[in-house]
Amino acid sequence: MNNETMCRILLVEDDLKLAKVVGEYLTANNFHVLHEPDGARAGGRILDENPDLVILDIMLPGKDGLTICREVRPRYAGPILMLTALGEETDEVVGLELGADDYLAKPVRPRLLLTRINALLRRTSRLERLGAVDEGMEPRVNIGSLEVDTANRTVHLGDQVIELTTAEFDLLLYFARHVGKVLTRDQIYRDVRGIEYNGLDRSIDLRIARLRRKLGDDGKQPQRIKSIRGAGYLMVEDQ
Amino acid sequence: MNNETMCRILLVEDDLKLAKVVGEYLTANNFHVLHEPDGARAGGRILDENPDLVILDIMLPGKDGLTICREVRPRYAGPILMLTALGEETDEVVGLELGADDYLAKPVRPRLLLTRINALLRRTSRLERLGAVDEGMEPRVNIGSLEVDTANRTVHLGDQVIELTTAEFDLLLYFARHVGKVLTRDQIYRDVRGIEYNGLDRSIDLRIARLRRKLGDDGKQPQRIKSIRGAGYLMVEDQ
DNA sequence: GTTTGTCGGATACAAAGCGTTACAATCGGA
DNA sequence: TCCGATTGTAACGCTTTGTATCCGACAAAC
Repeated sequence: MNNETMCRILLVEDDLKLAKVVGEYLTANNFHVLHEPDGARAGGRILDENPDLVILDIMLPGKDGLTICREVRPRYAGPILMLTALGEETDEVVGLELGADDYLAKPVRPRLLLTRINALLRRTSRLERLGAVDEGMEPRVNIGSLEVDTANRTVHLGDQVIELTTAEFDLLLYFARHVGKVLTRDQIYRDVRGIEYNGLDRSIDLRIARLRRKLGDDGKQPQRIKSIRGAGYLMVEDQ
Repeated sequence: MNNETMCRILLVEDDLKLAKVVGEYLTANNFHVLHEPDGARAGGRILDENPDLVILDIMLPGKDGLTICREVRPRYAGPILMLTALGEETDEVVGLELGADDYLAKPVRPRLLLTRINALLRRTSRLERLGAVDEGMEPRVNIGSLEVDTANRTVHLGDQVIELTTAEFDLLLYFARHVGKVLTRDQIYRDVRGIEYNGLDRSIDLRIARLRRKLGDDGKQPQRIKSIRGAGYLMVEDQ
């Protein structure tokens, strides 16, 4: 991620005072900070917002950070930075095993946090996340007769292989990971192209059209990627 | 939901004193609060009003909150926030399993409640509810020979496929989920278009006409979607 | 029974959304 | 640096959707 759009960080932290301090510091350093105090909702929030990075407190009401990390990993490819109170050293190992990318002990030192964040973002650029063989992410996504394999970036429809270009594959993978959800252009531009949607651009529509053609989907009566007029697009499970 | 219309919250709570406090607090915070003290009537009320959010007390005379939640889930897609007295911890798990989206222990702290409500509303916009694979919602609705499949947004009449546009499908799904109920224009505009009915607009009448035509329903003698003069429209079960 | 106002169906038209094609810019490998 | 493949831009036209209008049906009042 870079200057195209501001980096979006989701901070999962129940300690509101701490969250405020951290949030303000990161905002001052040109990040767009989202805050979620409730562990029970954190998982959904991560998947919905698809932030560039997640800061995840381990001790949370509702649901603890380790559980969230494990649950969310198969469907969220971005970096997760765990926060833990002193004396929970052992959690570090567990956390990293469950898919966290880094680990920081409380009390939080804002400067140190910022350093770690930048390191993580450098390591895992958006490009890499689309790339996909991130540990923990499910390597294959099935939507009816369609199979998307992230490991070697291949797509099968039934028994035949579909040749997709880079952009087409990225788009398809994004839809495949959000089957049954209406995806707005704002979301698609943000998550797939990494730029802000300006309300006029049509490039994604064109990508969709090309993708549909290769998937044998008619633009007039699509069976896989439906157009939701005025809203966006929706991938459905066929047959 | 957003600035188009004020957010409508249905509060199911038999403790009138509590209901009054909560209701006034939410009203002051720019919500439109509906109140239902009777558990036995709560289910019907939820389906009729189709509020943007339901606050559901677990301990209720008539019928308990868990039962209501389970019964209503397949036909109500909005967020449900459960309230429970202290010491009923175990209910949390059960509640979430039955389709509640969040859970709050009594005594109710208005500020906290407000925070939770806003979080839930952010998560579950009207757009998302169009999406379809919401957990707990029934994926298919049958009305006699008519079958509406929300998972892939298809409609079958007998053995033939009916091609509907986005708007037509949304409208049909809404009627299908409220078979046998007279739906006023106020309700339809609010729930399907997400705007307030101004008393003059005729766009829904036109949508109905187009839908009827595709369903093979004559506008003069409709067999599926009846016009209720002075009130609204009514979908009936077959012939 | 006639009149009058209201409601809802039907048609025509206009605006907006989206699919499609052609072409230009860009990328990536010889 | 060149060339083909990929990706985005521009333009066009069809489809969808809403607005305006007209007209017939129904209901209440006379």
